[in-house]
Amino acid sequence: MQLTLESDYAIRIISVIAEGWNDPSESEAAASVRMDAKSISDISGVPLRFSLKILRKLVAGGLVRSYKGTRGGYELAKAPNQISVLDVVEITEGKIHINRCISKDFVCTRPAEGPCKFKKCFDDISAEIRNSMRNITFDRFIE
Amino acid sequence: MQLTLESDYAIRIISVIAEGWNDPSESEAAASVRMDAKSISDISGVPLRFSLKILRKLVAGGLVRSYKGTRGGYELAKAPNQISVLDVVEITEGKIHINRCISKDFVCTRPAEGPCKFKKCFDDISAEIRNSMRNITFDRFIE
DNA sequence: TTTAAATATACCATATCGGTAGATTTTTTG
DNA sequence: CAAAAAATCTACCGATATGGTATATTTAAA
Repeated sequence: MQLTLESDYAIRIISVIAEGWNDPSESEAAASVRMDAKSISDISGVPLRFSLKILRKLVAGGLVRSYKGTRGGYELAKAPNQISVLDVVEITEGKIHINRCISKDFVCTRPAEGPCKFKKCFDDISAEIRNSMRNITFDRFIE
Repeated sequence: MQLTLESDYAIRIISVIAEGWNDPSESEAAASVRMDAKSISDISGVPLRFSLKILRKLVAGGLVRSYKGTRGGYELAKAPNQISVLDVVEITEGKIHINRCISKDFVCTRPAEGPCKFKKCFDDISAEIRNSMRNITFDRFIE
């Protein structure tokens, strides 16, 4: 019942990129400062190579935009207040469900027939966890 | 972010033993029917050898009482409504805290000085999860 | 005294996790 | 156009935790 270290890293990474966010003013559009992976790694403390791997997931998940080539790098694809801890965790780990019953390819060994009597409770708890995480957005970590 | 299969098993096991529970009446004291590991394993679908291992943890955790020798076996040490899913999970997995910062021997690689800015959120979520699980007691699974 | 149970301890195989490496593609810039 | 700097793709690797098993021992009832 722990987040993986990868999720932990992903949260740090989003948080680091979010530091460069400027809210839109009347004169200018909203903008995320572009950062390259090396800087992200240095500031977050996540090993460079592993950062790159995680960043790819975050790009695929639609939280981050990437740009190749010289002057390339990463930007947030959304405002920090539109990105939740849940978004990040589920991109790295898949959808949260505390129990295995739900997982694909899981064969329950309970010999009893009929639906598992624990399933509903587990589902409820999973939903509560997801709600808690959905309420935490990255604007609150900007310093 | 999943319970281990061991926790899942432990929940089943407690539930199986709880089936034999009789609430105290005026004439009789409360009583849990004594069951041997083989029966528990058969009914729960948890491999015998692994059941024994889990049962030892549950005994050590104070949820179950064991008796050696012929006619030995296992009983609940408390009424089902006094045993929560949280109790069982924390006996098998240790205290729930979703993030590693708190774990013994974890060295955070965040280069920033000062307390981790994510810690409080994680602590809050962990507390919510624990509350959810504490509210689910085994009386509700008795059929 | 025999038998049926739990206990202690130790071991093992596999999957997942955390992390790394090399070759390739894309883009900017000189 | 060429070179450099960035991301991407694919693949691999080692350690650890997890799920599971085996053996020998202890305890208690019949």
